[in-house]
Amino acid sequence: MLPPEALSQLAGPPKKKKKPSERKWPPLENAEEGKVVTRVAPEPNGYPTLGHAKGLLVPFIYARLYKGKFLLRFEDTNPRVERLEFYEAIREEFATLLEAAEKELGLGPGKWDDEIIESYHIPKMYELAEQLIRKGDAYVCTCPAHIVRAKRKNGEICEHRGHSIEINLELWEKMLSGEFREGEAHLRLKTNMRHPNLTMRDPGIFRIVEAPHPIHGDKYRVYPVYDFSISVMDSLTGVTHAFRSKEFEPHVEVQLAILRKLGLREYKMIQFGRITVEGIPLSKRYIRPLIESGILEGWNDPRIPTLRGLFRRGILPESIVKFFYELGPSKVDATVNFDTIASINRKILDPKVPRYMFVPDPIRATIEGLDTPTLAKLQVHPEIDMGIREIALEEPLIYISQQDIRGLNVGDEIRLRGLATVTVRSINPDEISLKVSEEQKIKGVKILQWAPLKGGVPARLFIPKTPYSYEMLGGYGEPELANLKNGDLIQLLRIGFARVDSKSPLTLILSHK
RNA sequence: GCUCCGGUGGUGUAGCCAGGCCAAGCAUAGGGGCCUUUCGAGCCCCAGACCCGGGUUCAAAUCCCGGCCGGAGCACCA
Repeated sequence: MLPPEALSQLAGPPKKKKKPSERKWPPLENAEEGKVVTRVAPEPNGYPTLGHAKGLLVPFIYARLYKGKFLLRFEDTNPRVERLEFYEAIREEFATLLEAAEKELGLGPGKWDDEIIESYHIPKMYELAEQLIRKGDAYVCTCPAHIVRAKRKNGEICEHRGHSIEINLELWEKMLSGEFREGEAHLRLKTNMRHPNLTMRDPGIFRIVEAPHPIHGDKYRVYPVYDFSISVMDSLTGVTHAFRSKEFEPHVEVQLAILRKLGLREYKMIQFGRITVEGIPLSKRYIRPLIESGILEGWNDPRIPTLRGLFRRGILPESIVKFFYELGPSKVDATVNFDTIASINRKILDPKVPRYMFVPDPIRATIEGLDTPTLAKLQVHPEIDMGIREIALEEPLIYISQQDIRGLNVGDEIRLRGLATVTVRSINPDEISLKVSEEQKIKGVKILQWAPLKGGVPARLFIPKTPYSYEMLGGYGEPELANLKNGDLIQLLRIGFARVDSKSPLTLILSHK
């Protein structure tokens, strides 16, 4: 929870400097309480990843810190890569995260105040385009791409730049009516072809895309370019502080130029650094081929940092929220280790989830001297009262893990959790023989988990490694595992936290240690 | 190459705008210890950083200049 005085720390210029650790997020420039409007503007071209989570949470947190408004806007002006299912995936994932943010940060309503779909505003953008043409601030260029690129680089002007307003209007009409094919014409803003910032040299603002739009089908063939749509939409929807990752830095100038030429309200544009998770690819560019080639199961594969992949792995939405809250809005590119996220997740999970025993790589063990039938009683949670679970043992036969007997010698003593302290009598390739020790209360003995031979639940544990690899451990769990439901989060004693991914056969995914 | 942005312990950050209370806070990873026949968890302790060089100042992580290093952009994608 953020302390209630957090806002006052941010809002006003505090006369006294606060202790650094208390002063969390840096204040927003020109921000007035109640008047801040921020937005997240995703393109519906894939499943959201951890990178999107930052793009969502940074503006959301600022909007709430200043008791302002927060908008979700779909930036859907490149129909070639956008699909309906992605709009929905983004809504779902973002809603989940914001709900968690409300609980975790206590800053206010955990949802967006308004949703805007940019493509519905294309007619308005056509109007503005025409306005620019009429003022002589934009012209239709029919140079092929490579020529534009070359001229832009050399700071040369092309012949289309000098066309009259009438000719430009006529060509613009032709663009709209379909007389040009994709790539044959585009509308460019007239700025300065010798501007030191290359992106400022007569940037393209509208182009033809001959692909059906996921919402509008073939209704439009001319689409605004990012710089145009984003600046116009931000301005028109009242955004006061627009965040984006820092690769857009050189575009600030272009966008301001567009707004000025249109006479639209300007606003603060703020960049933040991108994040990478130690070696795990975040970009769709990189993930997509892995999915298409079948190496990954899909966009929800627990090995990749898509939000649904992380959720499936057992990373809680509130952990992601907390993680980004602690990370802050820094402009530096951050390489975070998964350990940090795991550590946050563990702290949230630890007091909540039940403990169970799971025996990977099982080997049979007989226990001499154990009175059966017997009932082993174990607490579901070591500190929090979550009740008792009982494991019935009809015969003195159990499974223990081969991993645990490595390094054990005959005569060693071990404790079977909740059952008995035993001495190793013999170790054979397919069976180990144990005997109940005379002295039961011995300090410093290794405590192992076990499962009854009869009634043990076959299960497997999926351990995510890299996007290319994983480990699958087969074994037996205690009988209670049979009662778990899909999505349940548990801790496997001495192994780690895990989430139930599917039943029959019971498959668990290891979240982390 | 050009334009822009940034550099605080191993990693990620706070502090920089408004210089002093910073021999620099937090988290994570690392080392050590404690607890326990209910956690490879938890708790306690330790170690570890202001890129370099000048300047301004009584005082610089903070302001200025130069250098070095890193990132981003240079599309009719966002």
